[in-house]
Amino acid sequence: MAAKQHLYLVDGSAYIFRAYHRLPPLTDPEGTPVGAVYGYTTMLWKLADDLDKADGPTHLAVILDKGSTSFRNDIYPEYKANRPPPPEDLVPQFPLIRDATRAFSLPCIEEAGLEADDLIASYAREAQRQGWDVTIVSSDKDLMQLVGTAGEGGGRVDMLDTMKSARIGPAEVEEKFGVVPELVGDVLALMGDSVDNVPGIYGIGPKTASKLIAEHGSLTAALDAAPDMKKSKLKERMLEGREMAELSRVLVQLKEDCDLPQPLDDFKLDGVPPEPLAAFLEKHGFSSLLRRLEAGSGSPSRKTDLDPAKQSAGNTAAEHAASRQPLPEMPAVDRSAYECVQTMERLEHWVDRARAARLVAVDTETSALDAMAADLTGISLALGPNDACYIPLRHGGSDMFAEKPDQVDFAQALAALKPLLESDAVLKIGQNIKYDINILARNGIAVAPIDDTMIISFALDAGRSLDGIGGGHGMDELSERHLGHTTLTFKEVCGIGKKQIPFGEVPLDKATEYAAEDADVTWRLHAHLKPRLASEGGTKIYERVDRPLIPVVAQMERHGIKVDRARLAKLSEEFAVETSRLEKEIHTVAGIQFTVGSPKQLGDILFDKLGYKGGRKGKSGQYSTDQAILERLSGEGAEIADKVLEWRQLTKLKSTYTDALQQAINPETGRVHTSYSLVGAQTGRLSSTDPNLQNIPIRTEIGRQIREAFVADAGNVLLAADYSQIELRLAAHMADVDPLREAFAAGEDIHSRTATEMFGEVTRDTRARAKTINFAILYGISRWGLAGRLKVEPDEAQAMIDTYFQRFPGIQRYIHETLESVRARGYSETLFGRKTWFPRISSKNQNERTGSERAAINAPIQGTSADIIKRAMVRMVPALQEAGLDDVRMLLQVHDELVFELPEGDVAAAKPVIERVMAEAAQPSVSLSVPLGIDIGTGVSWGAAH
DNA sequence: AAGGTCACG
DNA sequence: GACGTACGTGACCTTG
Repeated sequence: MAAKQHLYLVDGSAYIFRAYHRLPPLTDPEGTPVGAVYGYTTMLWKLADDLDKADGPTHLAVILDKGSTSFRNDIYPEYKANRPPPPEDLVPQFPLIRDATRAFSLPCIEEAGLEADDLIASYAREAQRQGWDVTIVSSDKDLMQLVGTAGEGGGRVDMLDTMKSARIGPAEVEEKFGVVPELVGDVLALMGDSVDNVPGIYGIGPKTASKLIAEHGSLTAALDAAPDMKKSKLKERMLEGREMAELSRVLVQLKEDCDLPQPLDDFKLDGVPPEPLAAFLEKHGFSSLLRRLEAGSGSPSRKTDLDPAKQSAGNTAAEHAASRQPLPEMPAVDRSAYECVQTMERLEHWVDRARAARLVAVDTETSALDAMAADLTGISLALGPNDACYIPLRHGGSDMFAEKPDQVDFAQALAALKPLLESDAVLKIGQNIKYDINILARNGIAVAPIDDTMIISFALDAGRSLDGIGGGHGMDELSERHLGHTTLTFKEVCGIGKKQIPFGEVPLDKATEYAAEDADVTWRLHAHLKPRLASEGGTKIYERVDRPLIPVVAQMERHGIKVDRARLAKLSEEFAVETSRLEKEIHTVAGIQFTVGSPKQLGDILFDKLGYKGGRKGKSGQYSTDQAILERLSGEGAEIADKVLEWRQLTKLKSTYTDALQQAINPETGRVHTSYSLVGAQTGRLSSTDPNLQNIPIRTEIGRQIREAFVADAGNVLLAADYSQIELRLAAHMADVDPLREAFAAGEDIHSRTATEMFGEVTRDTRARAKTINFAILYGISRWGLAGRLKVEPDEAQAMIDTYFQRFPGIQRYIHETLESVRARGYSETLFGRKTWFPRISSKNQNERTGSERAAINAPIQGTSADIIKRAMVRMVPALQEAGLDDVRMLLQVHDELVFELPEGDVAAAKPVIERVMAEAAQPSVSLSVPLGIDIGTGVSWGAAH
């Protein structure tokens, strides 16, 4: 029996608009804008690649709109009349869409007087009649009417949103519209569509429309029921709007019986002839796609085995970079060229060559991810493209008696490598080299000087993610994006889950391919990215801030911090007792046993069983039971809400802190070693993981007890130094807010001063409001957000915002100028020149756009604060050393706070040094017009130091 | 793996 | 009138 036929209908016109808005503005060698075409090309590539895969296409056609009017305009002249003309640099791309389609040897269908939607509907129905399955590649909500199975023996119709990689079936349609696909047209007719200018009924949006149709079963029934509805605005509008709704129903109806310009069988997909495609890719400078096609490994044909998602992911951005700066000529990665170094003679040969080259990429392989617990398994080096080796050191598994592969003696090898890795004359390049620094430091080697491709990437491209098209800084992603090369992954080499084996058990030939490739790719990335620093203005932040920070943070991680295990265990026990008591009480009040930790079950019990009022929320249709909701219920006298809140607090503290921190104690050092990410936050802040030591409780009394468990070693104390109100100070400086500057200069309480300016007097209430408003400003304000926080009406919140802007006009100017600049250049900048990119700042999608705007307002402030504390950290090490304070150890950074451990006798000498380094950290690069205030405390525990 | 929740600055 | 409404993170739990 022949396999089931599966027709893919690509809504080309809709796709290109979306691609245009979500991809960077590329131009081809002739200067023609081609960003949207590029996106379209990668999508076709991916689809063609799926040929013969489960659910992949056997037949495929692209459907396009022709002209801007259709038969619908005869019915309703206003139809689509309010559409703005397409952007200037999109217009020349329309004809290229046809070229691209032809280059893939795919049929391209369009008919005057018909919209693409109608042709799609007609083809879909015809295919369905023949028993074929159909996938419509689009996310247009009008087309959702077609989803489902029709008639007996009829094929299935679903949709595919390639940008989100999401399949849309009947369930998804029903979720979106609250009705079965057949009734979607009725819902659309009621709610209208502002984009297509379908009127609908004024005052009825998606929610109301979906509710009415679900209730009455059809548009006609809903309209007929209107006269019997109880008197309301809605009733009036339904009565008045009947005609408009009926007209809208006709407009949204898809024409399913168009004459088919070409028979279905013409759409048979049968591989893609490479020549026309190559010509097209070449003409428009899509060089990495061209290379891939020529390599034959990823061509859009039935024979490829590449992961298509990954493929298109890497390419878009690769092309982006390539279009600006041609790649240095490098041969393709050839893993067979790598050497496995198994004798001291060969090792010495590599060391000599590396010294001569003065630049070597280094990568370590280990037994685990935790740099403080892992054993060194081997080291790889690279001196140029394909010029790489792997030096296995501890391969052969855990069985002491099993035969081990030939490898050099561990101690001898390290002794040979140490002078190279420590030599001032040789630059060591790593991808996340902090990890290798820590591993090697634990083996007696102090790696320096260094470069780090991950950190370079971050300095250049922070925030520059392209919609699921990875914007990260991991090696596999960078390799795809900048080199067009897919690396072997750790999973492929070591397996996954239970079957995973330690790297030391990987056979040497495979291990060499993987490990040496990592060094090779790192070398290539360095060659590619390092020159961009100078040309794109990233040198200063990289060389003066982030790179010197690497060894400093590495040292902090190795220090770790002591925690009092017994104290944590005692807290765990207390929390356990309280939790189980509360759980019983909650069950009693609820009258049923249930999982308190399940928001789903809790929501059903609170709002259905116990009948408290409160709405459904979110896509999942689940009740929200978060803190704000529970506090509201508690205010209404719901005793169970209080108990749940307390239960949540205790289980959170127990599982995340008191239990987990005990687990995190390193058996060798007896301390807890976090890992900081220098690329974790788009703004330039650090982040902390495994465990996260940047979110240890402090705001509540009960949580604060956990800080008491972070202690100093015997004879030592902990010293906590934090910047006071640094972000507000920076805002005052950057936005030229004189009253705030004066207040800071005079050492006034800043929130009180704000309260005076805004409300004329300082009371507990006005100060609290002023504080909220101050923070709101830093985060990008909206009247609704502020209203929610202050529990006032949006109008009143707006009035406060107006007052704030009036009293502090610099703030409004700062917001305006920041946004203008980000819209014009694509990125924001800190006072020290750190860039953060905002690719969605001009998105058509309001949520994306306003979200980006708020983040863009905040980024220069949060990022400058991050720069300042980073500069302080870099200077702290030599400053303490100069003062002869060799026993003072910097342990933790928590965004605006540094934690040190030091002998009690050093406190008096260390305090002024730490204070001065932190307070002067902006100078001399930047002269702030406000002082930076530092608060310092000491104690036997972190809690006591505050 | 995703969503909900909550800990921090 | 409809959307969802403060910036930046990471960890843990339940559920599908």
